[in-house]
Amino acid sequence: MEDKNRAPRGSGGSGGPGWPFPGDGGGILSLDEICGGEREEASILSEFGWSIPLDSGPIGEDDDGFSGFGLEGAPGPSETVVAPPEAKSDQPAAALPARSSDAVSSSSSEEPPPEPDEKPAETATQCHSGFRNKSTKKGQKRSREPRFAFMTRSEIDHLEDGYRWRKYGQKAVKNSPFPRSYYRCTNSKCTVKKRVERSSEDSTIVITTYEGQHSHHTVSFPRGSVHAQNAAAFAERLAVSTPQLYLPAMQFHQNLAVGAGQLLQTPHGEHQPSLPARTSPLPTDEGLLGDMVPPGMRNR
DNA sequence: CGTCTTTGACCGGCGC
DNA sequence: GCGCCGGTCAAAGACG
Repeated sequence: MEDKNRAPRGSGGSGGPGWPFPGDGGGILSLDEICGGEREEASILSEFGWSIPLDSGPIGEDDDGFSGFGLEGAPGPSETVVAPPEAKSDQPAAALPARSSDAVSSSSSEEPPPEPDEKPAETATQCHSGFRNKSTKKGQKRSREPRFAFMTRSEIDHLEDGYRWRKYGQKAVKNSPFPRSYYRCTNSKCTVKKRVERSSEDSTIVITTYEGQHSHHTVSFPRGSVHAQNAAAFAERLAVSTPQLYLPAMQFHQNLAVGAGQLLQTPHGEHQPSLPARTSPLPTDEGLLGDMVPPGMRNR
């Protein structure tokens, strides 16, 4: 059962894998967001390798804020890189800046307003990536929810992110020796899904892709998940005290790091820049944190 | 007892 | 039209 990287259920709560918390042994490498559902966008991002979508403006839409997590006592080195979800297996390592600095892991996210932007939860739930939508109509094109990918250097595949996840599948990835695990938020009303896989080029890197946004407020802390709680608390703090969070991802990361009292080095800090046009206001950008931190928390 | 993981099969999209 | 591949389902088992 517990496979190689999989932390035993007890760790932190059985269901709370998700965030890269150093406490567990890892640091966040990067975060990235992906398109709002259009394949093209995803492709574009891929071209950049690592790009930060949030770049253009407030992260997320207007109302969203975002929040970040930090770890307390985050020991491990962490890196931040943005990676297009689709690029993960293909060019993960390549994109990785390969650098590591001590820092706290942090993540950022923008969260789109829990709006009706998305399709009804029920539908969305099964359609995102969808291939098989039992409840979805056939003609309907699979609508994808915004996705964000994080690259985290960690020995553990599952990192706590404050939410509880239920694993519903695992598959071998074509060009990767490592399997990809599929998780779904345990909240029945929440349509957020998460995919976790290791970079085929750098096994120390875990690529976590979030899809959708949590529709529930709180993070349901798993029984006794210290990390999760810390993460949430940290995120909350950041949200309150760091307005700058509304910055491009890179900056965002830096801020988080600073906020956490640690220095987070962003490999691309300098390049972040050129985000292509698409970087502009992402239509439905959702933030990573968005997935992790409910809107309520962000504003709190 | 309830929750979560594991695992094989199935479904559906996409490329050739 | 066919095959490949990614994503999801669902039953069974394991664990706390």
